[in-house]
Amino acid sequence: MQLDGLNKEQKLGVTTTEGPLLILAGAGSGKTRVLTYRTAYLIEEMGVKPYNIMAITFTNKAAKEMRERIDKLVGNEDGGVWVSTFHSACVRILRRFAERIGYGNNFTIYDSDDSKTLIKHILKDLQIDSKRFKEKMFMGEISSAKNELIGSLEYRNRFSNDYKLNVVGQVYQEYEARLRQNNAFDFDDLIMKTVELFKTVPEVLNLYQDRLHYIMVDEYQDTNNAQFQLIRLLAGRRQNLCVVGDDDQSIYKFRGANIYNILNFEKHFPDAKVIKLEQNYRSTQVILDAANGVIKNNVGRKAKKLWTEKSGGDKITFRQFESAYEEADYIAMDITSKCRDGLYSYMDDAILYRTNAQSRILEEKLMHLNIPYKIIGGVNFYSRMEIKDILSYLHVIENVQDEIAIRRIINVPKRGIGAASLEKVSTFARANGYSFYESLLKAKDIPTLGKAADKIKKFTDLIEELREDTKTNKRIALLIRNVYEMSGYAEALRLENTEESKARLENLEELYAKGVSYDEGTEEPTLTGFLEEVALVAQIDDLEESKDYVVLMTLHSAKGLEFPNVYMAGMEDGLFPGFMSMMAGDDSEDMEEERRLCYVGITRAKERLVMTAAKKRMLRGEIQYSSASRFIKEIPNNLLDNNSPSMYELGFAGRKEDTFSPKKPARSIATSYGSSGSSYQNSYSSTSSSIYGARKPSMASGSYGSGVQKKLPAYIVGDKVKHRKFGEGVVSDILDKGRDYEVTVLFDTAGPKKMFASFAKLEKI
DNA sequence: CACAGGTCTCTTTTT
DNA sequence: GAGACCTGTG
Repeated sequence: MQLDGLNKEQKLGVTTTEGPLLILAGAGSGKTRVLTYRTAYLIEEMGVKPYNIMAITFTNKAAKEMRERIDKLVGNEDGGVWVSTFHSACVRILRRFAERIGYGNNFTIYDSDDSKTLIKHILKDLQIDSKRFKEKMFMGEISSAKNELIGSLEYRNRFSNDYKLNVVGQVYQEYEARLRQNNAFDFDDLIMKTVELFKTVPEVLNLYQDRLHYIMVDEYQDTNNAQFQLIRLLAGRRQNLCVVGDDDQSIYKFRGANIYNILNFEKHFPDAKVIKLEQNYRSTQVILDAANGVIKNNVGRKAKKLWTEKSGGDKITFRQFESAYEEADYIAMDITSKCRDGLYSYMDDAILYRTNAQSRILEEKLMHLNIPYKIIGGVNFYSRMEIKDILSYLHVIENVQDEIAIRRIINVPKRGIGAASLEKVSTFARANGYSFYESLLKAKDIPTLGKAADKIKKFTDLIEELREDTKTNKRIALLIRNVYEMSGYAEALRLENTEESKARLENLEELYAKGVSYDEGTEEPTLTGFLEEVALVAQIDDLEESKDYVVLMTLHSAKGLEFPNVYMAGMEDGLFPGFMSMMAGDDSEDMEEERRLCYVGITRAKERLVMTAAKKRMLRGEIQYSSASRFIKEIPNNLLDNNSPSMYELGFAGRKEDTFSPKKPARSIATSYGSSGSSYQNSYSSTSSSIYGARKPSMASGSYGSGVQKKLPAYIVGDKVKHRKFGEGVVSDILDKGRDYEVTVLFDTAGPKKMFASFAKLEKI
């Protein structure tokens, strides 16, 4: 087999097949390459059957990529290598064997919304004041316990003398009981219950140990204890376990990841060999030096230093702005000018930030400049209200024990079944030992219900009919449509007839479309399979790298990706590193994790890295003032280009004047304006403030937006257009007002409105 | 029981 | 600034 394209260490990683192996793979050092070649090597040179190999990743996207690359090398024969995420692998195992630990094989997977709802119900029933103890606290505690494989009974025993944890224990125990009643697993259960299954039913474990001779784990630094135990069990006596990771990229502590899994790998597996991949094939020397400069401030790490043959490179741009608006404006304009000059395409650019909330302003600016973009994260498609509603119907159809799903939809659309009636059903169920759904079926036997019994009957009839339907109809798309049509859900939205309800209807159609593509792309479509896929998608999974758009996402989501031109926005103390980690202290573990996150961000960049900060930004409805991030100061100064850029440099020559010369500067700070001539100053070392300080953000955004060359609208008089707020209307006039076009629209419902073209975001329809 | 309108509370990050 | 939650009214 040809291994010529690999360096010495990579080759070693490929050919060291027996026994435990830790590959410490720095950012961009070609670890996926090693893993795929290693798999091919096992098959072609060692004669291992693909069936006996497993590769585990964290996201479907990573799994899919690896699968494709393996298939390219060795083809996809006899079932092929088992490439899967932790969660899907466990679901697959549990679907086969859940009955062995007292669950039905048709179990539902609860997302965190569902868990939260369940906790809410429990707090109410146990009469725990949810003001004093927050649901989030319970969720966090229970999740950590599960990640540590601590069951509810053990938890209660262990923490019985602490008042708060004692309450948590009670809730945990009840939570477990109800998950079981509902035949549901939460995310953490998927791993924990699989481990439990392996431990309590040895023959199941044997089955998998016999099959899986070689196991590989990607992103090992992000594994939690439950995952560690799972892997250890699977690796069994053979111990042909190859883990790949980078302790410097461990950024999921909040989710239970235990960095000591990778730091102590050699202790856990005494015969382990260690290979370091330190040659970076991604970034320029400048970028790597910056990354090294930052990460070397962490103490708890394995010594390593990335190097590259790509010496030199563009300096890293750092700019601090007066406000988040100006920051966003700069980034958007920079992208425009770079793309216009042909240096980069949109798909080469990524904007990374610490918190999802930062995306909004950036999005606005990109929209204004007509830059195609895609935001990863934020509100998941599948967690939108209408989508969750329809999915809840599907969950009930699949598993009638799912009380959370039933309660969610029993009165959606409105059927006149209120909280009081549900309480009566619930009481009846408890008194007679029925499940919630069984009680609904027996509603007419509940004397206190009165007229509500008929309404409930209609609901159960609907569910029964839909369940009947699934026996003959195997097409998910059709089932989805049946659900929203037969339930009256779509009809209710059509009657509402608002912008919002229309958007929701569109989302239903999108869900239908997802059903269609599932039906088409799956050999044997099942409701179970569809719901599973939906439950386990990650935000990053729907990034399409071949499409020409700028990607916006959190630093967390960006791990594993690379882009020629990267923007890191919001480089401010208090935001990044976050407030909490600053409180925890300079050398706290929290701060080290933030620093690793910064390292991850920097190392995403191949050629060009731009870091920006704002002195002032809105945070939770309050104006927050911050100074530049300490991480900026950790980058060696000679790598930074922090000269004051002019509008000239940005390629907007000639627009400078009308952008930054307001007619009437705000009184109180009038003296400071004009001192710099540009608000794109680098204030890292400067103290001058701009006139924008005293203006309302909305004004500011309106005013410097005009620095953008005005564009002829994409519509003409007489066209039908759509506005986000006002709905649809007809363009009755377009006037050239110098800086922008003023458009008059006669809206169907809102009446005539005048607006500036570049802000109105009118869409031709 | 449904809905409108007012009040309160906010961390990150996500499989 | 947004979303969850509560409360009063019809």
